[in-house]
Amino acid sequence: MATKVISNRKSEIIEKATELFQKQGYAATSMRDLAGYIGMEAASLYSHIKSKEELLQIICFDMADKLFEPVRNIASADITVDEKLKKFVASHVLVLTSNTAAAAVFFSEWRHLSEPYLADFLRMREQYEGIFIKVLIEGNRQGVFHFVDAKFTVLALLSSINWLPNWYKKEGQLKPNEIAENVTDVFINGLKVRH
Amino acid sequence: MATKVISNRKSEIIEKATELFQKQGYAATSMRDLAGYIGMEAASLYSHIKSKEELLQIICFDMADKLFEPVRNIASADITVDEKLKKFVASHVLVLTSNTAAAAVFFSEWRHLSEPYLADFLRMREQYEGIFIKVLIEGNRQGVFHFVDAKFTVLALLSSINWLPNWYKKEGQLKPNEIAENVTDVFINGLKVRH
DNA sequence: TTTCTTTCCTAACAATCGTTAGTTAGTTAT
DNA sequence: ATAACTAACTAACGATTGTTAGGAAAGAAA
Repeated sequence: MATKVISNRKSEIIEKATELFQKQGYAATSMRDLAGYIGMEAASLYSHIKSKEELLQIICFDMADKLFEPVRNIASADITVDEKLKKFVASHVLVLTSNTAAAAVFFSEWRHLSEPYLADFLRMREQYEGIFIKVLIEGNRQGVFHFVDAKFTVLALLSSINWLPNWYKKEGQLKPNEIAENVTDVFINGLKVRH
Repeated sequence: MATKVISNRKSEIIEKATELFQKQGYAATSMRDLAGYIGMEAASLYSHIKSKEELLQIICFDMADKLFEPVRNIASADITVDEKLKKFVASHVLVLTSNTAAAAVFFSEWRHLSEPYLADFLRMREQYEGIFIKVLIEGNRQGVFHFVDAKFTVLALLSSINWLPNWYKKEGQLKPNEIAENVTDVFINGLKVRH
């Protein structure tokens, strides 16, 4: 198989790095911070990883994969456009809430990736948004959705969800599927009460 | 007067710092980066500022003031709740688009503030959200708005706008008031076409 | 003219940065 | 038992970090 096996110790390092990168930011987190947080010396980290940036790469692209796969499947499913949109949102919310630290790093630290990773990342993000845009435009064509600018609307939708990792708590009262329902309800039905 | 006069040179330093903090992040921007970008030596910056963090403090709290003032006025105006919400959004969008670099720094670099500035910042942000929440709850009481969780809805609304500094271009086709209209339209009326 | 202020400079400071080298102890495979 | 591998260590590397000290040049104020 082509997938790389990641040892337990490496997984732990990635996990702890994710926490610190979220709390302090990538640039403001030193390898000594990370090592101390795990309980080892900074130099020892290099028995498991190639560089500090490798950690960021793994976090970002792993999250990208997790977001992408279900959305691709939904996009090719034979369901109505508003069902598609609902499933998109539900999938997006589910992935973000299942690992909020990694999601937060994914959304706010990607710019510290060096080339060619940065370009790859941006291309993937554009593709992801493109899948949403396509469904919105199709919905508009069918007379189901109305909006002014599809790209603008998708950005508004996604960014309202993408803030989620910054406040979502697993112990909170809102469960992932409830959050997804609330988001889709607001975006599809709006705030105004119909009479 | 109590307001501090900021010299032209200092203003320029703040402006350039804002640009770099947005592009590279606060922690990843060195004083030598900033000085070089302006055309001087790093040590010379300290003739104008006290520290690197002072730059971040000025950027963040200046933006906070600009966001706060109009919203306070709107909140105390004698208009309907949906008019209030529309004006909130319009004001918020206008401030963000008038200085996207500062807005971007405001939203993503505030965590590098040290105490007591960090606590002040978070308190102000909570107050700001509180103003929005109050209007939503009042709208719900009047039977004008419907939603599940007021705080959740406000966070969704604000964060969909707060992503704006990352893509808005002054030369783009969408003008600030059009953006505000689109946002309020989506949030108030929803995407679904009514039959 | 002298003094003060502003704005920049060079040089340097201690601290911290990511990372490498070389080594050691413990475990696993042959 | 020997060899190989794993995971950690100490020590140190050159580079970069934010910042300070002290001074030079220029103009304004006295």
